[in-house]
Amino acid sequence: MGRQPCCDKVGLKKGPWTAEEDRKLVNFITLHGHGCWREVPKLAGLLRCGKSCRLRWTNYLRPDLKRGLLSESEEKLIIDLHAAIGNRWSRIAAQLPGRTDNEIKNYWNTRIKKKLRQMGIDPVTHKPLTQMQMQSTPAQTLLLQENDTEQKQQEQHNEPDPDQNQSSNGTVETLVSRAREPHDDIEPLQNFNMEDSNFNMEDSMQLFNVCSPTSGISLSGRTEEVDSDDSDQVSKSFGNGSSTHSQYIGRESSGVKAECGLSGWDQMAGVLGDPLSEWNVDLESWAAGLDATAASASAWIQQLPDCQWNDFQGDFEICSSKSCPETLQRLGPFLDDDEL
DNA sequence: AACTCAATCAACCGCCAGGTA
DNA sequence: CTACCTGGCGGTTGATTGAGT
Repeated sequence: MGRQPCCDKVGLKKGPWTAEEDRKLVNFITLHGHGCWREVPKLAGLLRCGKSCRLRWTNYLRPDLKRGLLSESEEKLIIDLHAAIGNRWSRIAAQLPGRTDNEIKNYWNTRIKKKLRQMGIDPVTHKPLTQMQMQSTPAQTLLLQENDTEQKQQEQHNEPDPDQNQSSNGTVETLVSRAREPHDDIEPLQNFNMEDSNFNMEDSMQLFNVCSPTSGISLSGRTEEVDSDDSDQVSKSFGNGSSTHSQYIGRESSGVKAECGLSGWDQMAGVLGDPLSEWNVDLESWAAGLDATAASASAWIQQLPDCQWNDFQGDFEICSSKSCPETLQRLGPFLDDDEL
């Protein structure tokens, strides 16, 4: 027989946490810290085991958690790290500020795995699936074929976005397009009130597409706000299909806090100077609403020679030419070598 | 409107490693 | 060295939600 479960004591509650339980736990840890987890439920007045309290705090109540969809850069980082170290979710989570191992594990199992298979990549070995098919048993081959059928059916259901840019690996563009679809009908935020705790993610997510269909310059980015009970966040990211630079700004009810959970991609290219610095000085606008962000982005784009900013009801596109040296120089940090 | 099915993700379970008496 | 305790980890489950019919 294995070890007895830690929650087998009569009277200890299991299952989903109530708002009241959350409040008790948050209040206690805020005031006293968690110390010994076994003592936490007793001292906080909770009928839970310490382990349950620890998981609830770690995976859901911690104030430094990010919420919402993972960004393109985060997803790419997860894929890269998984290829390097496998299912070591806590190690992977350590590289993604504000994300939990549980969240990443779920995201991997429900989305990335599927997506890699659709791209013909085995999510376990990160090698092309055709190789696996050649090496697999008849039963495994049958399974893979069934997966292919499912993929085709899914692809038929997912109508491609006509505006979608094709890139060599498609990672960022695909993600941006996916994120766009459910939000095409979103009205731009008007009179956004930072103190208003009722704003929601659906109402506040908008995207930026920065691309040039004729020149080959392809930039994409998005901004999103994520609502949670205790903290709100604004994040922004820009990518060129192979690397993405992201930054988020944590916001508390008391005001704006530039928390900046940065992934390694930012530092890699050192792009926090120009042009993002011009956005950084506008943190208040970022946090106050995406209209301001859009205006800021629009202003920056339009000051570039030979650039045009097009507004498509919340989604944006920039048309530019590769023939202008200054534009190339300023967009350079976001471009692959072969695009320059 | 009712039903089915798939997707999502919070929560649980059992195991392991490290620390300590 | 051993036993025990605790925190952490990865795999899995099951309730909920949304899409499709």
